[in-house]
Amino acid sequence: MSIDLVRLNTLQQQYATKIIQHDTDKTLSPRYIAGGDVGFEAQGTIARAAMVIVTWPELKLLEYQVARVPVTLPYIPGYLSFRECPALEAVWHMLTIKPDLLFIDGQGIAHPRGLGVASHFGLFADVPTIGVAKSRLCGQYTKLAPEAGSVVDLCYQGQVIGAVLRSKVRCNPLFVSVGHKISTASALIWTQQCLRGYRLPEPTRWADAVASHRPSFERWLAQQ
DNA sequence: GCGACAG
DNA sequence: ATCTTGTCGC
Repeated sequence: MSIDLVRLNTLQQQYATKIIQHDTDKTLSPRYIAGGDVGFEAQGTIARAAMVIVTWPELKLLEYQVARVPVTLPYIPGYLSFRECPALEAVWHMLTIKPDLLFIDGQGIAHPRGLGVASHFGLFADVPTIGVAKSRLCGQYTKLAPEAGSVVDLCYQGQVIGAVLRSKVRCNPLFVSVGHKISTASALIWTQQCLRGYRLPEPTRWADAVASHRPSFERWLAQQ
């Protein structure tokens, strides 16, 4: 069976028109913020999605869920969301608490057709969503200052599609972009407000800790 | 044709 | 993403 990339491409263009790139909630003051991350197991045949709920502004871990779903598509740059969304949708349904803001590991609109995983899933969840990727998919940006907090625009075809943020000194920058129902400015501000001394914002960092059984998560489990 | 290419 | 120990640097 071959993969119909032409059809997926068409779907992306269709979904991209539905992405809201402004603040739906002008005065967003979330009670709960979620973080989502996807990993793979069993030789890449199973997608494992982890999602956490943290409180704002404490950013304390409140809930976590993990879902395992059979993989249906290989990794193809530009089509990541079709590979990871099924697992993300599965964990989403398992959540007891629904967030007011969501962080997804990967690009939002900083994608060739404006539909990275964060935007694709944000459309499904219908919640303000921010995409935070650890590397670039597309777009150009100028040299970033070495200090933590330095930021530059991520541009693509004459448009600002996101921000490149050095969240921590001596670390590669983060690529922040609009997922859904939020503006580029707010996506950057909320990402900065969720930083607590590490390269990744807390929601994403916790999701990764849960998915990878990091010692920080094991310690949290022990004192529950 | 050649290089780039989220996770 | 994942396979994986130690190791260099702050």
